[in-house]
Amino acid sequence: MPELPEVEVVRRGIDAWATKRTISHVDVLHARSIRRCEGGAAELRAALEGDAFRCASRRGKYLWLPLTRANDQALVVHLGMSGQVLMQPPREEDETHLRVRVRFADDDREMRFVDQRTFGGMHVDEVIDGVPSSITHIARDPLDPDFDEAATVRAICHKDSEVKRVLLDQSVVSGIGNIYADEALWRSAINGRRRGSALTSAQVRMVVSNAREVMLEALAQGGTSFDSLYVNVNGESGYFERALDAYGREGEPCRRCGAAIRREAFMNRSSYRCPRCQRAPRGGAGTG
DNA sequence: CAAGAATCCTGCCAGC
DNA sequence: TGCTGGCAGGATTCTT
Repeated sequence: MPELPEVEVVRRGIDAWATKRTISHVDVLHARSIRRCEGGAAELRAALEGDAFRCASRRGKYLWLPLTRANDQALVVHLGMSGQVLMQPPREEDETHLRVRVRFADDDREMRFVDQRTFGGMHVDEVIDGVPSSITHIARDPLDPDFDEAATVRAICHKDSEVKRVLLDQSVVSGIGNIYADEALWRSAINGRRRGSALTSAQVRMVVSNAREVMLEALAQGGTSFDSLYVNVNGESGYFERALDAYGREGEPCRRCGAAIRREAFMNRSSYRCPRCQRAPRGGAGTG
């Protein structure tokens, strides 16, 4: 569920609450939430305790918190499907799915990683040229000041793959998930099953531009939320759901032409589109 | 090498 | 009532 806007909301919360405080203690309550650390929880604890987070950075759906003393190390966090980062008063009761707790010396608030489905996780990693080495394969996202839109459009146009699949490929462009991919395609009146190589560069440019726009609008609303699963660091939900034009609107009228929005299976998940505005490619071959 | 499928995980809900 | 199957889906790993 958390895509770029939701992760950015969380990043801002962490940046405001969890930086420049000495880390006093780290509790790992679920081993699966620690990824890519050979030494597991012990390694994570050793790296963090006594140090402090300098700031909170983000690329796509990945967050990382560079350390102050160990200048080239950072805590990398991915929320996965159901991850939350909450800044809680220490006396607050543990959440059912609390996985990692980071306590600070001032004991004002503690940082809690809560994750129902454990698709998310964290690890400590070396930062090289400003990015953790484990996420160098993640492309820049459309909100990155150095995002190269022209290069991204060229890359998508050269893909012999359905354009929605390409939008979800974080090595091509990052931050876009199932919700914002459907929204960007609806705004562009393009069917996600059409192949990147079958679209004009103007069409692809429109899709990329719309993805950026819809994510900026969602960010301004505090993100999208369907239930209590996605919340900011204070446990509050965003308001963008009501602004969605396609995602989750099966059977409801298209806001552009009135046709009933259709839900289809795609890549083991659901896609929503307008059957009139976003016509299917001929024969599913994607050449139309 | 690229594209696409399988996999991980738990809670919830419809249907029987 | 209680079980089962389907669904939610991001990123990695495996297969074609």
